[in-house]
Amino acid sequence: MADDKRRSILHATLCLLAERGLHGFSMKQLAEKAGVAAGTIYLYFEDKDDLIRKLHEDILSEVARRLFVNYDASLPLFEQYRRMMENLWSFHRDCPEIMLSKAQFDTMPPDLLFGHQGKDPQALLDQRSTLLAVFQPMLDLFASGRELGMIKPLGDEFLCALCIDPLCDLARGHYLGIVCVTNDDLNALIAASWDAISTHP
Amino acid sequence: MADDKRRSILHATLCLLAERGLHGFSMKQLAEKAGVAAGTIYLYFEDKDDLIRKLHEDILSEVARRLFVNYDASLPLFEQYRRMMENLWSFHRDCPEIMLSKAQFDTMPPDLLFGHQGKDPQALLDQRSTLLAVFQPMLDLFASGRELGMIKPLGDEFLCALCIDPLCDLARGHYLGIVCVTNDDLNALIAASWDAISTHP
DNA sequence: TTAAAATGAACGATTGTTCATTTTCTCGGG
DNA sequence: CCCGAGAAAATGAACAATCGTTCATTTTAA
Repeated sequence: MADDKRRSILHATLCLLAERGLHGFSMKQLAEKAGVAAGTIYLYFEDKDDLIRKLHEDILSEVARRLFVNYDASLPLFEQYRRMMENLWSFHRDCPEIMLSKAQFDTMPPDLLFGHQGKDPQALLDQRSTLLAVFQPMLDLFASGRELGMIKPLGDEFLCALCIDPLCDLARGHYLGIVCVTNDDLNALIAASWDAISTHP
Repeated sequence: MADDKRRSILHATLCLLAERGLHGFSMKQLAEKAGVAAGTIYLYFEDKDDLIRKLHEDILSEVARRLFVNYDASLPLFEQYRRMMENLWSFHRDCPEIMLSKAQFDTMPPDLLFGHQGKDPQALLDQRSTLLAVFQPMLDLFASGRELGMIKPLGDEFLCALCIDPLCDLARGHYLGIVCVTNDDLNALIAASWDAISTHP
């Protein structure tokens, strides 16, 4: 099967990225880890940059899929929020390679992620907004929360930063053995980040 | 002067790291940007890894220095907190290269940052705690806040993640033109992250 | 038998690093 | 004050290794 090989290359890319980092990543090592010849990679991807970019898109849609797996817009807002955060946590537990790779993507100079030929800043914003579109249910949650006066009148980027960043950071720390996060800790963390984005009676 | 050259190499490393990322960073380019010959770098640093590591230490102590520039333990806790967050923000505004590089350090596989020879996990923890020691005033703030019942009984890593990560992330977004953060936004952000870490009456 | 998929040796470019050579600095005696 | 000998600092051509990529060839599938 053709798509199998494509996926195994992407998966090997993910693992190599997580353990060696974006530097220290080479096509030769990738070929070996994926169990294919060096030339085979170029049957499925234009070049190294294209491969990295495709993996990034793959990761984003996978994160979104897992974030909203039990999404129910009719639930109370905090319950919706709690579910998303728990999904994000268990996703990080299940797929640490994705988490480690995604963190590298998020902090790399942006002209390396998007086609670095286009200096047009508007194109960068467009590309970013389409990438962000997969997180629509969370943006919907924010929007209705603001309308109800339950969530602070801050922009989506602010709210995302306040609730997603800390959890991702601690998930990475937990995986690396730097900090231990118990179930109670996780609940307290979710409550704390809810305090950050919600208004108070 | 000898130390001048060392510093100019470190500074060029910082700039190159911020604009090209850790991959796409080469000693040849560094030599050109620093205005020295390739061999000169090896008079001041063992090798590439040593150079990167030294820059990381440099960055951390510089961040700490700026964070606590107007530190006053006698001030009310929130005022202390507000000052630190504002310092962090203005530091990011003044030195975007440091911010961009630090984010890459924070998300890279840890065995690349520390000497990758020692697989000993205890050594990793030790090294991390000494690196974290430069942030002692912030840890002190947390400790006294917890004692007074003003700050949630969470570990230092949790509190740091809740207040520092969002601000750094948004500072990066602001610098890259992805999101605009006004003065009012900054105040709201500081208040929101304080809500995350503080207890409520 | 033909077409499609996969291979891996080979390519030129670039990598991190070295070291014989050159330049710059230091300083005591004429 | 100048000189030049000796030390220290800086150089950049050259090294082996590895990089990303190609393509003539072989293997697999239809």
